[in-house]
Amino acid sequence: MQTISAPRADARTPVETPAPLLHSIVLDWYRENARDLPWRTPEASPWAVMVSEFMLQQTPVKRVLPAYAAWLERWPTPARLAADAPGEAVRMWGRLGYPRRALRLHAAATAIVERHGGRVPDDHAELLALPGVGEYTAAAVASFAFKQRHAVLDTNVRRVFARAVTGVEYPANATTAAERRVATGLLPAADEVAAEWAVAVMELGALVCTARSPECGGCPLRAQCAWQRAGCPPHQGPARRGQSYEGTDRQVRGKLLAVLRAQHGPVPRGQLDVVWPDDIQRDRALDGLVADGLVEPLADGYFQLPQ
DNA sequence: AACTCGTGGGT
DNA sequence: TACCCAAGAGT
Repeated sequence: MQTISAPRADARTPVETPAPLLHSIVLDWYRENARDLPWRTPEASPWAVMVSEFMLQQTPVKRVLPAYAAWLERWPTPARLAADAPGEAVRMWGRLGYPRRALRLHAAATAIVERHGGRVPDDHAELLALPGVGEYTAAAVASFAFKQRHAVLDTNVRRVFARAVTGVEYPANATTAAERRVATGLLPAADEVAAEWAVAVMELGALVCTARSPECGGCPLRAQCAWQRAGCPPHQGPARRGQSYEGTDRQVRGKLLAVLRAQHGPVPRGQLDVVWPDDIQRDRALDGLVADGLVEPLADGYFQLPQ
């Protein structure tokens, strides 16, 4: 039986919690404390779940909520999005950040229409083959939208397992094979239970077992948590590389794209030149946007969102 | 495997 | 105030 275990000085008394007990603890907690999120309602279509997952890649729930509602109002199906220009997706993306996600979501909608008759596929491999869908998103859509049994390893789940199972404060920078083994080993046998377990562990990480200041006092796993039993040792090793932003190409790209989003139709270069004083860096950023397909160059020094 | 890619809120 | 961090993906 899969168990949760913590290192103990006395090897004769290992601390192990049977997986079924863990499941009931976390599922009971979830049923009491889950947030009411629109993509979790029974009415949420697989497409709605997919839209939420794209938006939630590196963007907090609070900022996704209004964008999610507006997006689905305008494009309730993949076919409706695919019928519009990719630039409209970039415009609707607004200030969610990482606008390439908007482009990829549009490309995914197009692929869904072309390859799957306009319906979001329920097969994990077919999901994974869609633009912008990686290991996490494929598992998330298969689990949340189709109630399948998959290890869903996002930053929240990885942190919960790092602490509760492995006994360290933070997981490694990239997902490891060991983490996949832990997650798979703890997966409940039944599909629907596994799907609820996945969202429940994620919610625990989002609300209680948070990165900065976890509320261990209110954690249902406190008695079983390996990190807690080890005395909450602080993270060892190099800190995660800070993502500096001020003065980077990313900031310039953001400013350029903001001008293009606000404008309907072609924008003369002069309107872009004013957002950043350094010609070299501004040109590099604009070239990058064009290379990424986020901006279309026109004749006579005009630019627009991709048509 | 390390790096890039936005934006805003929490501490 | 300066960080840190957020349901990652692609290269």
